[in-house]
Amino acid sequence: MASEMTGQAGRRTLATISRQSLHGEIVTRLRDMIIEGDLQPGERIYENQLGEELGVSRTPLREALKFLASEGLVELVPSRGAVVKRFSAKDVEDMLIVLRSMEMLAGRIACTEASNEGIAQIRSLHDAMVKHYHAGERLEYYKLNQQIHTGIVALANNSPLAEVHGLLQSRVKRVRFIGHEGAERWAGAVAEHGRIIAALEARDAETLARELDVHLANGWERVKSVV
Amino acid sequence: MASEMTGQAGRRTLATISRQSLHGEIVTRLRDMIIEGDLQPGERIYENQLGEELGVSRTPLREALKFLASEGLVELVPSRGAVVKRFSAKDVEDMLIVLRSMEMLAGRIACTEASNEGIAQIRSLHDAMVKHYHAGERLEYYKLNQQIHTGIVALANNSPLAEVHGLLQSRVKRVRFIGHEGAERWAGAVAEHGRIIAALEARDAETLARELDVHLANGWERVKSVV
DNA sequence: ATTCGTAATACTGTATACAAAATACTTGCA
DNA sequence: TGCAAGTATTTTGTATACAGTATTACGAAT
Repeated sequence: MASEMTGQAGRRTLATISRQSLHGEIVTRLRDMIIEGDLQPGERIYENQLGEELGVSRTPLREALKFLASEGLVELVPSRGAVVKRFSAKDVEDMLIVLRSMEMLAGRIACTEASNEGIAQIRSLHDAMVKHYHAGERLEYYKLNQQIHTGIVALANNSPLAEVHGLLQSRVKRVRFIGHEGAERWAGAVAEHGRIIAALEARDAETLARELDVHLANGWERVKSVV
Repeated sequence: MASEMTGQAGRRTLATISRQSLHGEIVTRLRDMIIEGDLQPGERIYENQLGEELGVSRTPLREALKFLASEGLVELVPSRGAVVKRFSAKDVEDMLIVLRSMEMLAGRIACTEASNEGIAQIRSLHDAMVKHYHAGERLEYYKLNQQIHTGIVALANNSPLAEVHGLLQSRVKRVRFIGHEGAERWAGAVAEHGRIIAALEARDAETLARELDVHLANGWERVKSVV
């Protein structure tokens, strides 16, 4: 009796937020919950429970889980439902290797394909990020950092590349979000970013690729201890 | 009344084939149907019709569609269901650029990571492929060709890389499957493969990467006319 | 006390039913 | 005849119901 109320109320709330279909809403909602650690790695997902929590029935929730399973954020065990996927240190290292390669590729392409406005936008993101660095605002810094990397990939104007890059980035995001580097490493990362932006503005593909290479290799060193 | 029978019969038949869950079956089934052109690009998918055709109800079918949507093989239009995704020439070119980069990366890693047995397996696949080439058996040749490329990626022992590679390969497969090159280009492709295998056996990372580079660049030239 | 077996319970997998949206059709009117 | 509006039908989206499977708890036997 109470469940009907809960369901209706929840449904209304979610529908009001956006025009997307319900399973789409749930996908983004669950993705955030997983990335932010609201759902722990290895944790089993009980459809009834989670559905009631979100105020939706099992049907769209299950559809969302299938979607996330294809993204690799949850694992589907036959007859035993979904669990939040847990990544090993090697998994994360492997992902970062691929991410590094993809960003290098994107950087090279961007040097010839990107518009001046696009590069200028990256520059302004970078400047804002540096300001947050000096202010010691780690969360804001982190968000802009992500945006810059995603933005460089976007400059390559290659949607499959951007898509796949986003896929892997959403997986490591969970790990990186937790990892907070020390002050000296943080400073190093900012310096690397400066050289990256400079190479991009000079449209120097090889230098940009090299700088991205070392930056992302160092990124792995920075995060390794956390995993 | 007939629908019940159909549903039951279909269910039983599929369940007998394998132990996987039904939506998993449907995913692989639909993926094949899309790749083999059984479902045309741009074609709208009517859930009732397709479900009856496969002998399943809408629920697992919809779950399968969500999975394939995340894979990028179908597109989900809100309130209007699923359509088979259609790729532009640029899309395919972009995918091949990424595939090329990933295979080069995989090749480089494989030169240090692969076991001797793994390399020997690729060699035997190659030899079998050459035999099919001389016999003029295009379909068998094509299948082994795919297996070799997938196999080289597998040698890198990097599962995210293999996963992403497979994702993009399944998309271009549809296109490549249609494209049949002329005799002279076919011969060129076989020769390139020979050099690739040789470099792999020599564990010469740079040569292997270079050979994969030209091979896959040529591959795009070969398929371009079709798209 | 431990282990095996059985029953109870809980959860997933699939089908069906109902509601809302979109599409197609028909009828009325200019 | 052409267009428009309203209705009918089809189709998607969501919820619920039912069936099958795994897990757990409890009891009996060694």
